[in-house]
Amino acid sequence: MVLSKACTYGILASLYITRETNKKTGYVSIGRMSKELHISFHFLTKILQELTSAGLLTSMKGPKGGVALKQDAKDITLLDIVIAIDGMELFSECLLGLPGCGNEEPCAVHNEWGGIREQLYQTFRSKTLATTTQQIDEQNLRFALPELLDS
Amino acid sequence: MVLSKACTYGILASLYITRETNKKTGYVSIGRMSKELHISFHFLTKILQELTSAGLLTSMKGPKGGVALKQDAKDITLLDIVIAIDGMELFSECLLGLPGCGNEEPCAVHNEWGGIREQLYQTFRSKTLATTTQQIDEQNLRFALPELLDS
DNA sequence: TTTTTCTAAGACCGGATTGTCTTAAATTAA
DNA sequence: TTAATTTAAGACAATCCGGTCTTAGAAAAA
Ligand code: FES
Ligand code: FES
Repeated sequence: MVLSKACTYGILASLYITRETNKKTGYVSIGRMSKELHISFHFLTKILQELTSAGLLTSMKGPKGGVALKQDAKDITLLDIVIAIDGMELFSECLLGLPGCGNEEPCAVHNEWGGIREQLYQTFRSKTLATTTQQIDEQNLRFALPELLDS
Repeated sequence: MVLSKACTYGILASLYITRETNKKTGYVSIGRMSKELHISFHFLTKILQELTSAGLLTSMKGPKGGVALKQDAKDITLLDIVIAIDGMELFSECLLGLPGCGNEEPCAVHNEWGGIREQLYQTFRSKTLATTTQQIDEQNLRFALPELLDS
C-alpha cells in the first residue's frame, strides 16, 4: 500500500470536514463523521489527533465540540496531510529499499522512480482541500468508504 | 513503503543470480549470496522459495547446489518478481484506499494516480533481468545492501 | 451545581510482516 | 557407506499497524 490506512482515512476525513465547513460554521463532530464515512470512531479520533497536533486542525471538547480546519481550506494541501501522518519517506526512499536514495549512488530503477515519485509529490502538493472538495462536488467523486454490510 | 521488504530482497537477489550466471554456469549458493548482499540467510531462503514455486527459479540441494534462473534472463522482468511476491494490488488499488478503483466511481485522485501507477507498471515491465544487469555493469549501479556495521 | 456530550490519551489486542531457528531431505564427496 | 554441504519446510519470536476499549478531562446544557 502506498499510503497507510491511517493516512487515507486522514485525507477522507479532512475532505469531509471541509465540505461540512462549507455548509455550516462551527466544529464537526467526530462521532457523526465516523458514522458517515464508515470509519471506526476511536481509530478516526486517533488520526485526527495527529492532524491536530500537526497544526492542521483545531479541536473543542464538549457538546457542540468537534474538530475544524485551523487554516483556510485553500491553504491546506493533501501533501500536508500525507506528511503529517506518513511523513516524507515516500518521497525520498529508494524503490529497492537501499539506504540513501540519491543521484550519487543510484540503483537500477532510480531514474524512473525519481520521476514517478516527483509526479506523486506534485499531485498531492497541487491539490488543496478547497480545490479537491470543489472537484468532488462538480464531478460527483467518491470520498467515503462504502457501508460495510454484515453478512 | 511501495514494495515490501521481501519484494526488494527478491529483486536484488534475482539481479545477483543473473550476474553470477553470466560469470559461471551452475547454481548460485544462497549462503554466499546472503553474505554478499547482506541479507539474512533464512529470510532470503524463504523469499527465493516463493520465486521458485512461482516458476522463476529452480533449485538444487546438496553441495554445488543452490538456485538458478529457470528462464533466460531476457525473459524475466522485474514485474514478474514483484507480482510473484507482492501480487498485483499495487497496480490496481485506489490511492485513497477505496474499494474498486476504476473509472466508474473515481475518487479525488484517480485521474492522477491512474497515470502514475501505469508508469510504475511499465517501468517494471520494461526492465528484464538481462537489460538491468547490463545497466548495473555499465553504469556502476547499486544492487546490494550496504554492510551493516555493528556499533 | 450536576449531568450530559464531547475530545484526549493511552492501554490493549489481533494479524501481518520481518526475521530467527531447528529439523528434514537431497546431493555430492570422501 | 559415511560424512559434509546445501536447500526445504515450518515452528517460533519480534515488531509494526490497524483497530478496540477504557478512563480522564473539558465544555455546554439542564
Ligand atoms: S537509489 Fe533506488 S530509487 Fe534512488
Ligand atoms: S478510485 Fe481512487 S485511485 Fe482509482
